[in-house]
Amino acid sequence: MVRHMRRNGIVTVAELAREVGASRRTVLRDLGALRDAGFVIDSEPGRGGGLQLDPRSVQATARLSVSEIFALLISVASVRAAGGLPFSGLADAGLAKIEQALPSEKVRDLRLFLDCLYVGRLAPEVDISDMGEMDPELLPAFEPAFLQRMRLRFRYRDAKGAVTCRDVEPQAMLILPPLWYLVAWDPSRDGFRHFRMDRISAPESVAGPPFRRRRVTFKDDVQPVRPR
Amino acid sequence: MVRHMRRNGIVTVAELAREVGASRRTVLRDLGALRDAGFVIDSEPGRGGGLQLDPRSVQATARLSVSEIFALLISVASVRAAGGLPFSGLADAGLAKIEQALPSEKVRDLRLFLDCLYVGRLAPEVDISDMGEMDPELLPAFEPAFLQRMRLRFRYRDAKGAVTCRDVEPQAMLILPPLWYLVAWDPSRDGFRHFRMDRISAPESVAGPPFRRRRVTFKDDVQPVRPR
DNA sequence: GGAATGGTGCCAGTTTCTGGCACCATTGGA
DNA sequence: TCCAATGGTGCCAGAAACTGGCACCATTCC
Repeated sequence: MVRHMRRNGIVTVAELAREVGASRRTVLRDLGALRDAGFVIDSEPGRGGGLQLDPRSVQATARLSVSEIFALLISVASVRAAGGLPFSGLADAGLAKIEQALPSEKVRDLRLFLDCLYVGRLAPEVDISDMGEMDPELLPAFEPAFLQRMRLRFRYRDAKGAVTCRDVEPQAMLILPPLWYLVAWDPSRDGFRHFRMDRISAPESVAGPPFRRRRVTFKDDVQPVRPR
Repeated sequence: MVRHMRRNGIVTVAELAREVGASRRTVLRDLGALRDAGFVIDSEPGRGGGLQLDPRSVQATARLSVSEIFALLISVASVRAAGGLPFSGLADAGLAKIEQALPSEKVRDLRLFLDCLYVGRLAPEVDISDMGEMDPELLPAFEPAFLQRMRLRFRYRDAKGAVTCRDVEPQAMLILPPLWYLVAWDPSRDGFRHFRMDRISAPESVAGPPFRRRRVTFKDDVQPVRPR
């Protein structure tokens, strides 16, 4: 809207009206609406006065799908939990606004998933030279596992390259940047196992009654993404 | 809008109209607008039919300030550059939508700043036991430094606790999770210096002509956030 | 004092939205 | 085979919202 600028970003109502092809009255009305919407527009009355938009108040409106919000939320949460200085507070504020715009049941789903997220620091001796890419399109397959507690089946390639088929109960997601792990109860082995996400392929939900949550404990330096 | 649900999330136009207090005609018009806006609403004609919203198409609309978008962008970029598996692709898509909604000059500003961002892995021998918090409200003070190349003045507390006042030319931001560093040319010392962000306080822009960009080189394992 | 500026209240005209109506296509049951 | 229940479209008059002009006020600078 504010395209034509005079000295230093200052513009008059008359110039704006001429530019947008609307009347002075309408421009003033629209300015009021913009101010109501949170834009900070300073005005200086009198000869030589004018309007000036505070650039810090410029806002964008975007329509995001739930999956995209999911991904943003996890990114920000992992940065924050890993000690993400110095802007994570602002990022949190942005996400809070996005959350407010979501239907309440979707917010509950996001919270359920965040409760399963943990972040820590990777031990320096771990070899990540073979780190692979994971197709982000696989994300939807993980949602039922954490939201409806449906068992998850996938193929897993272990450190030696051997590929096995797993059928597990996902309990937590562990982020040790740059690696992500799925922490799950493996009924066939009657114990917890962790799986590097970049070694998982062809994940799919398995029909059946929801499994039960189990208490997962980590070392002291692993923190939940959502503080308890 | 869709609150009252029948079997399995299926609802009829008549029920929606009764609920929202609008006419059947208006509800059908609004459904068309929602479909135009990208919502996937399946419909089944005939007796026993109805409407069903595909939950995957649920989108949120949020108004974010430039600072918040800035912070989200940096968070996602740092996760991706640090090998952020497995959802960074989706997060990128979300940020692209937010970017589209921004005025073009703001997008240019964000890109200028991203060009100064680098990510690597922290050497394991670095002691981070004294890591402090940084006030996210300080972020605006950094924007002129990277966008208009204005010199930055701040107080810095070094590893021994000694506090000095610095007056530097910011050249890059280096993220070594969980630490962030400001990489700057220090004219009074005629050389590059790096400053841990959590040890910076009271940053402020210094008036004057823009300083010139200098070539910053990092070790091989430090990557630019935006690929060259 | 006068001109240039932002700001407000009022009112008629214009535009857009709404709701009712008729009607069509499809589906399942009587 | 027919009928009721469903989504969907076109049309039109009335309602609601928006627009633009006008008068007027307060402030500032020349």
